Amino acid sequence: MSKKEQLKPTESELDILQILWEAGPNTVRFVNDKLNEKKETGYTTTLKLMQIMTEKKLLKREEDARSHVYTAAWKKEDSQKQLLDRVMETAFGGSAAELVLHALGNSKTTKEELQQIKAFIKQMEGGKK
Amino acid sequence: MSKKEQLKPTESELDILQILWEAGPNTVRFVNDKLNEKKETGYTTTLKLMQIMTEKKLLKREEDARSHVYTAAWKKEDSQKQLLDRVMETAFGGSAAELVLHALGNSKTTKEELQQIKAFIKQMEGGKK
DNA sequence: ATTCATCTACGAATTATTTCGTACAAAAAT
DNA sequence: ATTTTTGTACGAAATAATTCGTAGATGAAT
Repeated sequence: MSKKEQLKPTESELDILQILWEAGPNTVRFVNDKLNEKKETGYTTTLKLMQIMTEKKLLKREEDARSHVYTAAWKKEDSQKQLLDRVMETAFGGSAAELVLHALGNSKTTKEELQQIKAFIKQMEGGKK
Repeated sequence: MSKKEQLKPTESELDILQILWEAGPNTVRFVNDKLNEKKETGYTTTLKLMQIMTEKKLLKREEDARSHVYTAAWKKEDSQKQLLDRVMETAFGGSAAELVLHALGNSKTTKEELQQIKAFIKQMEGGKK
């Protein structure tokens, strides 16, 4: 099975991944509490989801302690890339530039961030010469 | 119902929207043929999907002729924004800048496109002063 | 030692999404 | 005029995703 196949989290799965990326390895209890800050979710619902994600290899699980500790199996960056590629394909006809313009246009970006982006572009251009 | 609610196409629905954005108003036959270039899909499957999308107000339908003509109900730009926001939220913690850096980093972008992006940023900065 | 809280496992109900068969109307081809 | 092709409508099966209840184990608190 290719990497791409494995990295296809559903919406709810993404919510969980986000929490684990942010907070690092954690228990179902922790994740469920976090989820509940946004939206009421039963404990066993979260548990089941995380069990399924473990089967799908989206998460890894440490079963040593009574309460298992889960870790996102893929680096945040890989999943971000996956998701971004998906949108780029389905919504922007594969054009990164178009996507970038929209992203910048749609959101309030700080001066510092713009600076950062310019620096990055400069660096890319440098590498091209 | 808010705009946001209405603009939540599923994966398959997105495939159809893309075709209609690209080719403009068209029939089920046309869309189905296009879909089949990528992936075998039964005619009635596509028909049904497009009927559902019409109910959901994702598409508009002209019933004058025997063979109905469908149009994407939302501008491509609106849906792009929606999708982009979704990824920005779920995968990039709401940061457009981070998303942009990843998008640029992950893909081969031409000199011209980089130029275009720089121009756009310059323009944004101008507006801010 | 008994009770209470907390955990996993797991089946199953619910809901959403996708796929397709069948019925029937209208137009085109023979 | 019949047959064939092409279209819509719609129910329902198949599949995927989400939610939750119940059972049983283990540790903590009384």
